[in-house]
Amino acid sequence: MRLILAITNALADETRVRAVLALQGGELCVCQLIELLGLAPSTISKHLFLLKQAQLIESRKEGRWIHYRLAGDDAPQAVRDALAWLFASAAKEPDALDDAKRLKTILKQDPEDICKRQMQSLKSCSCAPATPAAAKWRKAGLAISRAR
Amino acid sequence: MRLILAITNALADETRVRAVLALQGGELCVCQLIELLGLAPSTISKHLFLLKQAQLIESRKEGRWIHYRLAGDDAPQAVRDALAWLFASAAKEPDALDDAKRLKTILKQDPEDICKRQMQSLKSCSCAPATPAAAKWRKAGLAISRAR
DNA sequence: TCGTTAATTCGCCAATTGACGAATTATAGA
DNA sequence: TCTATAATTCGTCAATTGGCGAATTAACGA
Repeated sequence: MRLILAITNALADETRVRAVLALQGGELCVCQLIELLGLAPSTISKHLFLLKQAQLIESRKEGRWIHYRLAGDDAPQAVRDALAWLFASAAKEPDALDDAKRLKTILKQDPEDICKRQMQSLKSCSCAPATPAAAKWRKAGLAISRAR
Repeated sequence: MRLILAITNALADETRVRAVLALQGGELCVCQLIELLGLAPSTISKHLFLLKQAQLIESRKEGRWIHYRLAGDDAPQAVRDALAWLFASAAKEPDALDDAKRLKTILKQDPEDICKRQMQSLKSCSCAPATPAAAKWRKAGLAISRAR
């Protein structure tokens, strides 16, 4: 029951649902999620913590950057099925499609630029470099979302 | 997105999850749910309202009694899939098994007796008579839960 | 028609949640 | 080593939620 409620609670918030849907395309760093979701870094961080508690997402640290991705095949069945339910149910949601579109433009930008822009407008920031490791996890993320 | 969040919000509370799981065995009246869940009638009523808003359950009025049952095949795909996810994920939960056991003893009792006991201990109450219509919906409920 | 009663709605309170900024941690680079 | 920075944790606040009892609604039955 603990895990079930952690999952439903985690998915009972629009921002968190949008974050999970955004990760369908592969892993993202916090700064990209901040850019997409338009909330303060500390707020995003807390949301990601809740999603991670529910085992819906995993994270990988690379230097100063933390990359988040969807839970893998090692996740509990309840988690994988919940993600499958969400993706199927949200596939044609206007909000999700809009986010997917905006995410595309975010991914086209140099993460450094996103970082700098956030630095200027706010005062804390994060961004991700396009390292080989990141490319690998992005590919894995794509494979996962395709498999569902 | 509206429906998705209504569903996850509705299922993000232990009492409501227990109520939905209890309805797997067929329809129940509010008084039986009060007995099972051990909360005030007004509280149960509010929970059922939220579940109904999310289209996870439906209700049927029979005289003074209102019988709740799981959503049927006419419910949106997201709803039916969410219920299927919940039933699969909660199948072996100790809390659910315990509730199922206690529900059995509740169902064995004459609803009138449950009603009277609630009347005495509290001062508001509800119960359900074993009418032919109730038996029909109970049967339908069993068919639904078997199909998942 | 008038009580009785199953259930809901309403109003209130304590606890939780989501948001933010400030402070902190950890890592890269000068 | 010292600075800059990506991200988190902490403290605070307003808004929401879950709980209850009281009042209300709707339907049966004397």
